[in-house]
Amino acid sequence: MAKPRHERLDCSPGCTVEATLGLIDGKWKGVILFHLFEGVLRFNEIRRRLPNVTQRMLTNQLRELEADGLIVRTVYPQVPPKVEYSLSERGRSLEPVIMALKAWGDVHAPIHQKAA
Amino acid sequence: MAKPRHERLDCSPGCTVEATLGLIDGKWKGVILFHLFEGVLRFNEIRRRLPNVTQRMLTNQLRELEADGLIVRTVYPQVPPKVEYSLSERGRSLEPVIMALKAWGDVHAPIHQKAA
DNA sequence: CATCACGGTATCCTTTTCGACACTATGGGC
DNA sequence: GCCCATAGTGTCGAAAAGGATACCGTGATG
Repeated sequence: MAKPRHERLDCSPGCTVEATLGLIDGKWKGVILFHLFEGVLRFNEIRRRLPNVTQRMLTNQLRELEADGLIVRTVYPQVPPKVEYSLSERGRSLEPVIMALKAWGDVHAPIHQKAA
Repeated sequence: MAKPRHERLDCSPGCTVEATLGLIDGKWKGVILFHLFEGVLRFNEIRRRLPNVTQRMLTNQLRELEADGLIVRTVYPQVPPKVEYSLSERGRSLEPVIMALKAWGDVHAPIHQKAA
């Protein structure tokens, strides 16, 4: 979980780029974080926002984000279970980064090789 | 090459985050781009800056970056061969994104769980 | 009594990634 | 004649990522 992508980060100054990338990489983490910027979400609320994610993957990604200290998992000892996910301080500090990614993506829209 | 990480990007507004991520993800792309911001580099110059990358991987990553239109590959028909890699306009436009990644990484340095 | 919703696990299997290694062609240095 | 550097390519195989599916306990609902 949350293993660094490079064991040996002897890759000159630019390695912190990869270090950050390693945290938000992971196929769904970017979007999960993005949605959490809007506010606290429950497990199935996230799931509904990500139609193609499986339960297992979502659990995985959330656990990794938690292990990296980016999100906080709050379990309410109830039945049926209630679990809320929210951003930690560290996670919130990623906002400019995620927004930079989104801003670029919005402009350079590689979605359909720029249709229209 | 340069396949989107999600075939179906029906992941609400946040999907452009993943779209961008999909371009600069890939274990070495971030660092490669970072080094190219400093200037044009030859194949082996990049290789020397990334001590742990194999030839095959470096070639792969460069080809994907090229396919995504982020870098330009210039071959000089000489012997021994000379190939230069430089950023395209599109690639250069990623600078704020890469720098945001680096800035966060520098501050939150997950390198050794924040020693000292 | 059967089913749904909740927030997961566990298992299996396929796909993708990535490192190691060998090989290519040419020209220059020793 | 042999090895070095350049910029790759090809193949192999291990490891990791990721998808499909089934299962868990509980309480409310029908």
